[in-house]
Parts: sequence; C-alpha cells; structure tokens
Amino acid sequence: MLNYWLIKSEPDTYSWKDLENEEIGTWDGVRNYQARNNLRAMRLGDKCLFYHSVTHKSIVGVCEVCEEAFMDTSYGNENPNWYAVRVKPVFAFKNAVSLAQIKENPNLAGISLLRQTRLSVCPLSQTEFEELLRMGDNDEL
DNA sequence: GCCAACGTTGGC
DNA sequence: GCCAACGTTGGC
Repeated sequence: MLNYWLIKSEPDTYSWKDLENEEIGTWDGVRNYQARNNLRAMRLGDKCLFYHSVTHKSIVGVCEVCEEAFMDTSYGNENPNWYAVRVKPVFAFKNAVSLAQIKENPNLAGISLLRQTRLSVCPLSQTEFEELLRMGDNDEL
C-alpha cells in the first residue's frame, strides 16, 4: 500500500532543481522526532510532494522514495536518533501550487501542512495528494 | 522585522 | 513534574 507525503525545503538550501540535478537526493538533517517518525514510515515507491518553504511557498514537484530510512550521519555518526531517506524526482508540476491556493481549497482544509506549519515531513492522504496534483494541472501518475 | 507555534533545556 | 527562558521554523 502506497503512502503519500509532503516534504519541505527552503529552496535557498535545497531546491527541486538541486534534486533534479542530483537525480537522487538524500533527505537528511531532520531534527524533529515527529518528522523523523514520518521518515521512518516511508516505504520504497511512496510518493512525496516537494514543497518550497519560506521564499516560494509552493509545491513544485513529485518525487519518490528510492531508499528507506537509514542512519543520518549528517551531524557525525555518533547519534543513532536521526534518520534519512533518499528520493528521486518523478516529475515537476506544470503549475506550482501556492500555499494561498491550498488555503483557499476547502477540500484541503484538514491538510497537515496547514495544521502543523513547522513539521518538515508531513503525511498526505491519497485524496489530498490527488487534489494537489489536479491543482498543479498534472497528468495522473 | 515581527510574531505564532512549537520543541528543548534547565532550575526548582 | 512544572514552568520559564530560549531557540527554531515558517508565515506574514
């Protein structure tokens, strides 16, 4: 059973373009237990929407989990508390979906992006995922 | 630049 | 175990 996620990054730090250039991106540096638990729940093939926070505030693409959680050594390898995953880009949104559009859409009233603004790795329902794809004028997966 | 919403730390 | 102080994230 496929699950859906939304992962945030400040584009000045790591952008969708950076992920496309790398082809496989390592999602590390998460230092929040709830976000970490979400990372650990990710399974191969799960789809993630890529959200540009702070300066852009828009969903810009879909990526896919290509390596499940492994120990995050980005702060040294002495701390077993933190995990990372790897993702690869699937496609860029035709039209980026802005935070304002998300707030305006009553079908997305319960989305965790709005309910827990500081959570950098959020779960999405399949309905929310599909609604966001539609808003970005994307073809079905 | 400011502020809301958390999360963490440390004193008691 | 409580709470004040502080730090971080992210929207406005």
